[in-house]
Amino acid sequence: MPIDITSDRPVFKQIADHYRDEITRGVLRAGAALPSESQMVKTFGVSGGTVRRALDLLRAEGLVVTEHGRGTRVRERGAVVRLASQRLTRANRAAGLGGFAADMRALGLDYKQEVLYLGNVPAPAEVSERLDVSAEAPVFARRRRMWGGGVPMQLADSYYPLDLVEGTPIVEEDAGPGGSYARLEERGHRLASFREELQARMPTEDEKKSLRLLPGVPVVSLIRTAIDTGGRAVEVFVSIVAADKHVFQYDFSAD
Amino acid sequence: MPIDITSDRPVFKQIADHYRDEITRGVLRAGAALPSESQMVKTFGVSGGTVRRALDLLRAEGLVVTEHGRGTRVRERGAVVRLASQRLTRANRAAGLGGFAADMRALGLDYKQEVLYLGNVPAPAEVSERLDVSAEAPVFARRRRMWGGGVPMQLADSYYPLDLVEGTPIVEEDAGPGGSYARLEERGHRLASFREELQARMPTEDEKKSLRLLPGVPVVSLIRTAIDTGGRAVEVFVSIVAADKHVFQYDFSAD
DNA sequence: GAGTGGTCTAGACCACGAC
DNA sequence: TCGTGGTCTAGACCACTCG
Repeated sequence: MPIDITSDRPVFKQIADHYRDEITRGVLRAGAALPSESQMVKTFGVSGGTVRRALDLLRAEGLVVTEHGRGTRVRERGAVVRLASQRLTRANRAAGLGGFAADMRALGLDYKQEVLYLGNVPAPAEVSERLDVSAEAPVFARRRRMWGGGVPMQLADSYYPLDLVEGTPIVEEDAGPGGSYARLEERGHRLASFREELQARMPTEDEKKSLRLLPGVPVVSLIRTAIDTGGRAVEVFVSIVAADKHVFQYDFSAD
Repeated sequence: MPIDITSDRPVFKQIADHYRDEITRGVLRAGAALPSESQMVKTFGVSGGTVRRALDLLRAEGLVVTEHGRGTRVRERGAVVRLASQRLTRANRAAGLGGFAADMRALGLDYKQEVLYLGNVPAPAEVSERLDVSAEAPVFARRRRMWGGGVPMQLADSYYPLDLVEGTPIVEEDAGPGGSYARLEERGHRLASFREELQARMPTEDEKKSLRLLPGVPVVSLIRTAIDTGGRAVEVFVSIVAADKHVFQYDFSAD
């Protein structure tokens, strides 16, 4: 309500500050409705466009969500899946399900895997750099979208050297029990280690649509390289993860 | 230039699409100037407000940066620091510098640590949950802002149980060679393992200012818990990292 | 139909940067 | 000084939700 017109802080930012403050202080709790835009126009004595810009800010920060015709509410935070590095240990892999399915089941969420593409593709740069192939060389790709609790959680693309997957169920819709890692080990490529590389950024338009991301939600690009006991990279896994639904956890030795 | 007025896609989004496309296709490279707003008004035949909203979108996506009086340019990506879990192994710690300083030096960036606060504070929830203390119990806090290459890279807060730091240089500005981990080990708390938990989100206003983040840049909240050989949590490290300047890397066994 | 958000205009005035 | 972006207004019209 103050809105200091003499301040050099723009009015729309002051309005955003006001509600940001109420949200972080807990005056407005998750799910609570903000006043309507026309109401704000009256209370603050500004034009509609100015109110709108204030709300644009709060949306971009991920603090509120707006539904056309219904109003603006404080964003509710959903369940967060914890992706621990232990999910990939041999013991857990032997339990049967792939890492993702196990995580979902642990949270009591129903799980679905949607295959988007299966086939050879020229290796993208981030793949050829890690897999032992030359740039643009053909590799086998498994592209899928992973669902948990009825919402898309991540886009997951796996890439394999051709010679490792030919004639295995990895090239099929269902890679079989234990997933593709089990198939690779059966073929004599015992896994020795993983490297995971993470970077957060804002999503592209396509990612936003495909993962049904709200405004103000970043993604984490996770690239996992699986190395066998011979030191060969046998899979590069590239995934785009909805940041508001995941925490990553790594435990490692201090020695 | 098309701008399909009959389309149900809003004009400002179509304009954003147009430039997003040119940027991702490489027609507009990093550092290249976009036309001025008034120029866009002419080319697209729309009002200034509409052009402005299109640019707001691109800024929020982190694709362009605008400087008042100078124009709008395609965002240039700076150097990215790779934070590998190996930076915390005993061998690397023994090398002398704390993890952050070593990372910066490896990139040839000058390094600075700015102490923001030193003293006891009531333990925040994320700290008391991990350190073995009750909620709000006093703990010793070291809050600092880490700089690399002349820009702020991360906000780093370390929290310690009081009995572990009393009378040690950890409570001083300079924690001494090898940093606070070396001091803890000298005191008989040999480090056994670390747990790191990462989550990405959009920054708060304060974080945005303090880290000088451009619009459309997320942060990664990294919480590291250091465990000694007795299984006791001896430090909780809470940091806010500028996502556009960092990649996180973890290597771990498949067994 | 009443109320809500979503888009767009035309124009005013201010603030910053470079020549 | 000129061109650039930054803020704000007043009002029009459209689209969605709910009773």
